[in-house]
Amino acid sequence: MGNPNLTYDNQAISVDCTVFGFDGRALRVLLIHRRRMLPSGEELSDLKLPGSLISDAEDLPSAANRVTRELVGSRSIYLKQMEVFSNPQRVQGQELMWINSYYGVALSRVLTVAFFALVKLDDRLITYSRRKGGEWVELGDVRRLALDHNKILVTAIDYLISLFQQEPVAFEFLPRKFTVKQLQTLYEIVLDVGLDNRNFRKKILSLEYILPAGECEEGVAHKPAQYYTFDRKSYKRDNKKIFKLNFVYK
Amino acid sequence: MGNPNLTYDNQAISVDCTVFGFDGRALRVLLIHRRRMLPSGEELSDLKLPGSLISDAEDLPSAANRVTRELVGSRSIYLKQMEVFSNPQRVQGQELMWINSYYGVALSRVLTVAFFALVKLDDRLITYSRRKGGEWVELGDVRRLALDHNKILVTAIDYLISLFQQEPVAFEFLPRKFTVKQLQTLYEIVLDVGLDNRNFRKKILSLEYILPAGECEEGVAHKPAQYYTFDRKSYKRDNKKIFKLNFVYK
DNA sequence: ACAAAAGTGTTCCTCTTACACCCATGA
DNA sequence: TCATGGGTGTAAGAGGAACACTTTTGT
Repeated sequence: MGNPNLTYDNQAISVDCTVFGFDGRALRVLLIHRRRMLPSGEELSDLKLPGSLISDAEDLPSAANRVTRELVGSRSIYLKQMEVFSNPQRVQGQELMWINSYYGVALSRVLTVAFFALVKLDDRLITYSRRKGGEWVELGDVRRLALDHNKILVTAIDYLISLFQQEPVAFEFLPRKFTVKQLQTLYEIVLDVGLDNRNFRKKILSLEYILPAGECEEGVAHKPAQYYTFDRKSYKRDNKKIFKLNFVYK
Repeated sequence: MGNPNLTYDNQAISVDCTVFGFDGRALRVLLIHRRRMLPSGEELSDLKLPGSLISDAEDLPSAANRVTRELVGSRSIYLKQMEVFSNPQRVQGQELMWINSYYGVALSRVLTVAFFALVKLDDRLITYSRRKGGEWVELGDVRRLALDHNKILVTAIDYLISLFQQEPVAFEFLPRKFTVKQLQTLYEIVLDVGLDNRNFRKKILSLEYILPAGECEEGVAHKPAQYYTFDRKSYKRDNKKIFKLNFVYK
């Protein structure tokens, strides 16, 4: 018999998705407006990460996918689970009341599983998301978010930075054809460093999974850059090959 | 208002902990016996990972800690959250009935958050765990486990291997004072590779956070080995310093 | 012709890898 | 004295870091 001192009532699980995009100059995150009535009758509007309670029939990746697709449409999405935020007090008072009334439930506690997503951001997507109630906000412009979503966002940013150093996810942000310079700028912004362009080119062009697209920029007032593509097929992470004691640094 | 087609009933969250130890020769995982009555009256006993539903008042790390401490006592534990197993069908039929009767609840679904833990295994701990109903089973001897615990175990093994390549967690397995050979054997077993002892020593001894303990083995029938210690203080993961485009290999 | 960004090579240094023998101890 | 595992050095190669100028295009 389980420990009789513990009770297991009224818990629910939600997903909250931090969706990142890159507009060529800065990282942006997808937020939605939340409107709610205070008991005083005053109406408040603030921003939150897209999220939802999970329903009985779906698993977490499906829920995260559903939530993200609603604002992003049928584009390809890179989606990963991060950590679970499970502090029993993470949602309470006004915030808990809002959830209960929004979903028509009577919960005393909500755990949330934070998801992390990357999409290719362009003007069409910005328009599409806005029509669905979403805003693509530059990371530097994000202010106070609803619930504990600032905390989730910070976790996601850390996750993004560490992912960039481990796997070639940069291509999830860029159009199919991209220039070396675009890629370099992206790394510089995400990792907050400056990179030597000669060394960067040398490294990038030595990778067997980055292929010349055989096309160039057109109509630019300078030497036109070549386009490259990322060949996912030839990027197969072979774990034996990667064996290095990487934690060992001078 | 939330989507009225979705329902949110009877969900609960559990934690399941994969606790690893190293006995000097092989990796072992901590399992517990589960006894249950079939409707036929037959009594079955099988093995499972230690786990528990989480109670209303605790967060996930506390629950995982509680579950692990029950079998391991007050030793230091390295504990991390892995992924959530959320397939709505992951527990059903007999297995779901067992959970409902064990905890005295009426759930239609249980999600589980898998945790990963490392402890320093020694004979005292083996005895302690056994008194509490736990068994330290060699990885190679693990057979069919209850619920979806084989799947969780496989995930944990993958996680262990990748963690070993990224962070110096090996010391969580070893006694405070250890020899270079012990460390090398551990890496060879976890990563399933052979390592050249000269190169390994050179690398390990060049690390500023591995310090000679100033003591040697005693009573061994060969040249006695020196002991070293891991200095957690001087291991400070400085992310700026680690900046390498590590995904770029070959 | 000029502004603007693309593209290009070399040197130095560090880290990784491959490889074979002597040493200290207890039995 | 022998069996056992501990401990040691060097050379060649690969990858990373630092560094400045020429090229191509549109205006």
